[in-house]
Amino acid sequence: MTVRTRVAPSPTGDPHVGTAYMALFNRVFAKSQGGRFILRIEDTDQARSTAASEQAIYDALRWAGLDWDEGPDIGGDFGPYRQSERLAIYRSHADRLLESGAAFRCFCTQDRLDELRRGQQARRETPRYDGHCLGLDPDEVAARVEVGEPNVVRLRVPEDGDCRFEDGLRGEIAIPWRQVDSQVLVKSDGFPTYHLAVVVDDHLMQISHVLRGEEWISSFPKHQLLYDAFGWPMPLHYHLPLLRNPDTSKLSKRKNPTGLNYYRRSGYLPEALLNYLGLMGYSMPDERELFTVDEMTAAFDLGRVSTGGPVFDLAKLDWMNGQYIRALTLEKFMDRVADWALNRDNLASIAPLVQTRTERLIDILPQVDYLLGERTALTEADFEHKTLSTEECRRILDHAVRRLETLDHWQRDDLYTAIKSLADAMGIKMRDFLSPLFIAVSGRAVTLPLFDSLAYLGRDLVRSRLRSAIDALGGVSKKEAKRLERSYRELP
RNA sequence: GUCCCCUUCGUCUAGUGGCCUAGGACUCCGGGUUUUCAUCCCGGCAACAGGGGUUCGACUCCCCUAGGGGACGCCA
Repeated sequence: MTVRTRVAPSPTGDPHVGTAYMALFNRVFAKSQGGRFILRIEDTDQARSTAASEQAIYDALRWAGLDWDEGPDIGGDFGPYRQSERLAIYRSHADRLLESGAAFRCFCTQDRLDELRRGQQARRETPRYDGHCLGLDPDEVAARVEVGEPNVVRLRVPEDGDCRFEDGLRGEIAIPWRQVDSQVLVKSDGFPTYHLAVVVDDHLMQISHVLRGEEWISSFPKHQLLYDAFGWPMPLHYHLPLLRNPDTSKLSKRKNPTGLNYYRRSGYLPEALLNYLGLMGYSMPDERELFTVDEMTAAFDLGRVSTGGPVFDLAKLDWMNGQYIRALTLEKFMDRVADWALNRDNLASIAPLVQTRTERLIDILPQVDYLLGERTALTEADFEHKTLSTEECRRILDHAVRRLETLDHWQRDDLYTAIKSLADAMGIKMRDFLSPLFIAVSGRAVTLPLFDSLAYLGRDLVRSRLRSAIDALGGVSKKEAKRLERSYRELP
């Protein structure tokens, strides 16, 4: 049997370090077995998927050196590899499930489902579909579909007993069927949900081993039901541990930089990042800690993957990155510095901002220190302003973080529009409003244009600087956080 | 709340019943090399969550408790 593994990111937002983590293990395992590693784009969420994000995934994964054997951009024998191009496949498979009775059509409205869920939560029950449309007469269903009444396809789930299955890392797991919801398989827009698409694709693409995050354990029964309904053999599943924040919650951008582009922009070498990721939940047989992806592949042993969730520790990553940087020859080191930011492409986005503000070339570096370097540490005194109080500065920064989070496109004009509308909504003049932002981002009151700076730095770097600025201003208590949230929500 | 997963130094981990006086790495602290700093070198602090079993013998196997995490969407 040929080993085939995949990573299947969803093109929403910035490429995530967790995607690189999963890609690394899937790729290393496949290659250690002489197999193939596939990239599939799971863009079944029409509202959130974007082409820009898909492109960013390619760029980030290639930067990391995690290249794939088959994928949307390079093709392969089992395509298409973009789920939005496989709709007909899902449709026909959903029909099979409908015919066999493994699935049923549901006409329940969103309102009814919301109310149902509210009631169950009030009664402290597990929110779960109540089977309302389960017993509908086939002729009635056909008639309602015929007139175009909106509906979804749901999975039929056994009432009693347990779903038992084998996890390659954790052994046997049993989950009561009563805990499993009648999952929607096809949404009313005709797109499949993850659960249908992943099963159909993994089978059709002949995926032999599924290495995925442990967050998927609880939906495994749904997948097993689907494999059984189709009469397909199941690939072996291995649920890898989830990367954690320092407080041990699931790794999240609120508490840690999670965007691959943050690490790229900050000057982490991809081989160091990958090496560090390879230490998360895994150790080499000889316990060495510094190794390349090829070395990891040569010695890879699934049995050495551990199940406890590892904390993503920036201090150790920094140390490791330093090891890699110092191991470079001077020639290679200079190349890396140039590739990182001092190349023509990158300079092209900075130079226009600097040229008009320069009389002597020696004036350049001090102006771009916060773009090419870490922003200086701040204190409350740095924010002193003739009209804004400390509280107002905090509120501005807090609301700016929230507003920026909603932005789809991280580009200068969009950034401007978002911030302008926020300032207007808060009734603060742009001139005043921008002051704390300048300081938070650059460490100074007078700098290169703000929105170009934001665009250049990227989401994660901006988010972390804004947050640390809020901390420098005394931080926010739980109580104040609530007040700020309300204040933001109630903006016009 | 229900279900599931997890549990060795602060963090990443080694350990697959005797090799454990529990090893390594990061961080931190000391010392050395260095005109400063960094690198580098040497040394130090620091853990088997708790309680029951099983066994001649448990970090290792089983059970319970506690703690942590995840899932509970027409998101993935």
